[in-house]
Amino acid sequence: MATIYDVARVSGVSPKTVSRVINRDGAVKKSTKEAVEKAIAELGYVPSTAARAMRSNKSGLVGLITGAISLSPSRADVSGLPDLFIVQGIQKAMEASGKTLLIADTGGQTDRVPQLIRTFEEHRVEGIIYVADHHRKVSLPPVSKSTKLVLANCYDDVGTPAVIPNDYRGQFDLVTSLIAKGHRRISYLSLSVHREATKHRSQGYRDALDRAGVAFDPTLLIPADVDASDSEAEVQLLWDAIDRVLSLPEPPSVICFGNDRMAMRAYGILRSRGISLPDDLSVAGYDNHKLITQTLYPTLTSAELPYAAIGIRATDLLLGMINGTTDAPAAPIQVSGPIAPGKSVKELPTPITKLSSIRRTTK
Amino acid sequence: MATIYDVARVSGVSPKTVSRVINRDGAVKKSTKEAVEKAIAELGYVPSTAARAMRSNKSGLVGLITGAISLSPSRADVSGLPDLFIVQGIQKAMEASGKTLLIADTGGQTDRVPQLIRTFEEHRVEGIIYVADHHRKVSLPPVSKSTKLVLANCYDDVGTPAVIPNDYRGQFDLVTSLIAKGHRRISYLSLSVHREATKHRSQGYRDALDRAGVAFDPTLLIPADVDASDSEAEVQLLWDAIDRVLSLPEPPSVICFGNDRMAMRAYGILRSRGISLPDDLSVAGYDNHKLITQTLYPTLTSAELPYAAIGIRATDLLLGMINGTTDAPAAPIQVSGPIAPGKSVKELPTPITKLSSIRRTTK
DNA sequence: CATAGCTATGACATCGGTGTCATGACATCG
DNA sequence: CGATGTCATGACACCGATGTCATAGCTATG
Repeated sequence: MATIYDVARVSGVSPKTVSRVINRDGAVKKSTKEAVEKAIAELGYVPSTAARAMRSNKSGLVGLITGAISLSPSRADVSGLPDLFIVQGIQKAMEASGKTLLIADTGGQTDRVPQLIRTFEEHRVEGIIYVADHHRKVSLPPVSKSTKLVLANCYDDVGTPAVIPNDYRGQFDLVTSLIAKGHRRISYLSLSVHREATKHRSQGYRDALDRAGVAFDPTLLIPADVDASDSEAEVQLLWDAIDRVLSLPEPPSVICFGNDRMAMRAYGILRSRGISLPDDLSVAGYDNHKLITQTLYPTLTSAELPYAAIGIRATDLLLGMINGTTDAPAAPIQVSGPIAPGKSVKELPTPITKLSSIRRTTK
Repeated sequence: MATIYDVARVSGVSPKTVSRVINRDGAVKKSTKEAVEKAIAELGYVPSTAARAMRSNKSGLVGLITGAISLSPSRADVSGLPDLFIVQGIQKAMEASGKTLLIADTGGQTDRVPQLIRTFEEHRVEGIIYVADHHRKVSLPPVSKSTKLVLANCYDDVGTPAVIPNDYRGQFDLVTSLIAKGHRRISYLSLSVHREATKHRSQGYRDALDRAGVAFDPTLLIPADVDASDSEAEVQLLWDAIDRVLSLPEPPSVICFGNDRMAMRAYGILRSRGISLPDDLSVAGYDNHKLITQTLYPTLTSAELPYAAIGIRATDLLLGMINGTTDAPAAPIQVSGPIAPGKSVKELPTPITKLSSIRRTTK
């Protein structure tokens, strides 16, 4: 690979002048500049970031730690990769900054994180973003204090800057939109109670009912998800939960599921019970995992988990911290997403008076 | 960030001796070694890869170009991310080599590739892997000849080393497995004929029929996929194709689809026509996109596109070329995957004699 | 006991850029 | 016409690691 000295020799100037041409730094005579550019083109010269980094003590690198790419085998078997959209958002936001992204993957083993951080520090990254696969609390090993750290889709208890989804708001908005379509008996078959998201979403569900003057019925709210990735158990639990709410004296007109994958399973289960969607029953998911929501027939209504936005916010935050233009926020930044409407929710006839009263309360 | 000079000063030795301790290079007295290690721990010293790279002229970096992470918006809307598993395979294989992976994303715009290659060359990557989103022919800008290049899931006409899926074999094995289950009327609603995969898979389909002594019926083979990502048109085309084959005087007992997503759509379409899976009709997909095949109810039989294996093979090939231990292969390396059986294919009763004759021909 | 050979260590140069400072050639101004 | 300023350019040092070579202090060998 050609060096700046090669270019200098070929164009008959000093390396420093070549450097000036490359960086448009200082005054260079037009003829000199052209000669240098010709030599650069001839030699296919590309400046070495390693040498630059050493001189300037700035690597121009940002590290990203994720499990989204090489997942643990058990997860890869069944799950989608929605958290990958966070990585996508980060890529997009990073692009504009001119920095290069180093992506490292935990391979599902969190104990590899210190090793990855070490590698990043060897490369003198200016900052690190840690992406979690779902909204949760984490605990990371310390990084050198000259390296900025931002958490995406997770938070810790030592006040590391973090960007997380607004689960409360998502479920609140989803249920509010169902109410606006005339639904009153709204069941929620949630994720496992051990998920960080579940408590916030459940509260959003209750508050949305509350605001519309609909009484909360605890028999309609059932966690129907297991933590273990045991596909058989998942189906059984879901089947049973659906059975329970549909057997109620006053069954729901719509069921919200903890995520789109549960809803996808429910499509098969409900149809095998002879229930037609959305005529007999409406269904809503969560995540707006588009492969699912848009490919299912009928398309699935879902609350969008704003993964890309989380990635972008996290990147902007990190870049701001690197530049020194942004201070670390005191509390996690919450990002909310829209409701993605599908054809899985039927509009129910509702007295005009009720509708207008809902509109009023929604304002 | 502390340097090797800081460590040398604190431990009272020369930088070179510190270097020796770090690299276990040459003889160092035990007491000296301990003093140096103590200083390293105290200062939190981490060697700089930039400085190392400059001295050794080896960056330890490998570049990866993909569209799998930040997809073009239109694609992200509807598609899964199966090609991401190639990236996963590459990560896994690269890990063991001690090299660091630089991942760059085209963001769906292939015209950004030269820019990405340029960035990689600035970082003096030792090799580059280019990953395509589906099996196809590509044409990449030239890279400096000291940089090795390997194509994954694609190939070109200038003989760049490439690793591609064996589409012929996949469809052949799938159809053969259907025949073994007693099916004789086998329909194939393929991807668009413009896809590289389609011609190979169609041939595999025909050869498998041929081998089993089943006559090829052109009315059973219909391309049912559009190139544009127009969801509405996709559904219509699929609906119509299904309608055509089911209206035949002698309808198929099983339909193979061009990919799992088409099969997923078909589940909804077939059920809305009152057809029960797999009792009335069997269905098979392609890709073994596990989110689909294992979450659908009933689970979907599919030919596995060996994405992870492609990634691993591509990585091994590249690393071999970097080390100089492997020569560039003359023709693309073809990788095949297994058939992933699901519950969407029903076993049909077949005369013993016929079954045994099939077994004979399959050997 | 002299010398070759080994052990443990350091001085110095080098990798490829760039910041600092110096310098020669002109132009401008009083 | 000499002093001053500007423009264009180059010499040199430095960033952090490491390969090469040198060397002081030992030990084994004839």
